[in-house]
Amino acid sequence: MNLDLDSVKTYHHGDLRAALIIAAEAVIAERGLDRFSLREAARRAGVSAAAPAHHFKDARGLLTAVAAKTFRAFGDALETADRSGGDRNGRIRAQGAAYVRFALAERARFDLIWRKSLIDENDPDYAAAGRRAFAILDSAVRGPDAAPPEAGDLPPAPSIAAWSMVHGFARLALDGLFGSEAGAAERAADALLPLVLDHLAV
Amino acid sequence: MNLDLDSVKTYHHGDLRAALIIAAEAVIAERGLDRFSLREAARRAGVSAAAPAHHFKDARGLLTAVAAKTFRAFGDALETADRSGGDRNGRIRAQGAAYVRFALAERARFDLIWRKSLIDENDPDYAAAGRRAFAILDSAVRGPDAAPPEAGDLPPAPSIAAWSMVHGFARLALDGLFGSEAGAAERAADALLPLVLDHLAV
DNA sequence: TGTACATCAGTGAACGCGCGTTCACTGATGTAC
DNA sequence: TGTACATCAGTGAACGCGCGTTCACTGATGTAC
Repeated sequence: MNLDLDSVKTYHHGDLRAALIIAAEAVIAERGLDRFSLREAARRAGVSAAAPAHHFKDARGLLTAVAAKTFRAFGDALETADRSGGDRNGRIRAQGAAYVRFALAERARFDLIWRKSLIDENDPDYAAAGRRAFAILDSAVRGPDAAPPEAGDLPPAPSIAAWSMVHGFARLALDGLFGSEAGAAERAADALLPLVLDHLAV
Repeated sequence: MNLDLDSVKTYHHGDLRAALIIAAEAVIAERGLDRFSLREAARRAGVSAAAPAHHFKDARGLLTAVAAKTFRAFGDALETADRSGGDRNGRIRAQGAAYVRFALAERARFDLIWRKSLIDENDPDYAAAGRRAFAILDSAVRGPDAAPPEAGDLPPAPSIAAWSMVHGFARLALDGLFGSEAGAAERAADALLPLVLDHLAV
């Protein structure tokens, strides 16, 4: 496991799979999701362009792994916020704030988890991490004892309403509705999101 | 103006600018926004790869023109819905439904108007069309006599709440939260959106 | 403990691809006189 | 009305680019005996 920067250069990397995921995250954070390239990720991991093929089927496979990891981190952020929230209303608000904060702090990765054209949405890790994130919000909205939605059922409206509002708010902020200068989205989100959530009735 | 298909092939096109916009719309609708190419749009317009340069600065210029046109059509759809809505609540609901319907019917173009990395967001046509679309929803929510938001002011929370909810719902539907089979998003939207909007308090 | 050998995880070169853009050009159009 | 000529809107070839992936290969590792 040679993940530290001082590690001796050897022919075998140690944990190239994890290193490529980290490199890919850096590439999309710096260049934007649209300008990801597998070669660039390999370059940053200090490895030839052919090396990733030993760990991921193709470029989509690497991005799918990044998306799954991101969805897990996203779920963790919601869960942590949930525990700090207090009563039901407080938990919903805390999760909403965490949702938007994550989106703004991890723009490229947040973009990625929704960009189905770049990932394999049927990947079990990715799909499970997505379901879990939704379940955390759903449980705060409908209570921990509510039956989880069955496949084929209509999803529960109150949870979808809450999810839609924070998701839409995050997207609008990311897409520059509140200004595209540095920090504008964050400042607007801090001031505006609490007021916006006043209009959510669940 | 040789836009009809039977038009005689001449050296000069007639209205290549408009034809390129239509061709670009077809390219993104069929291949997806991520796989747009200027050469392909030129091909579909029946013209050499160098021809677009006489009408658009570059590929981004063409996509910006498509985005501006789309935002105008989007505003038109909101306006039409608004007029059919009846009372204030009805108008907000009608606009919400039109919003989601437009997003689902015009997926690639709807994606485009928010994909700032592909367009010039400072283009005056694009910016004006975006402001107008927001003003239509804002006017239904806050009333036609409300002062338009000043630059520097915080945007009005009730309108942003409504916009966020429908925008988020549309995005989640587009991104497959309700299933990615053909028609799944549309069916879920029809059944679910009215229930979701019951949780909007403005 | 030592050794043969299979397997694993890299390399580096090469492939073909489609792209955006530029260039010198030419055909068509429209205008001044 | 006719003509010279400037301007406009195309062409087609070429440029360089970075990409994803494949290939035969080799160095390193780990395991069976």
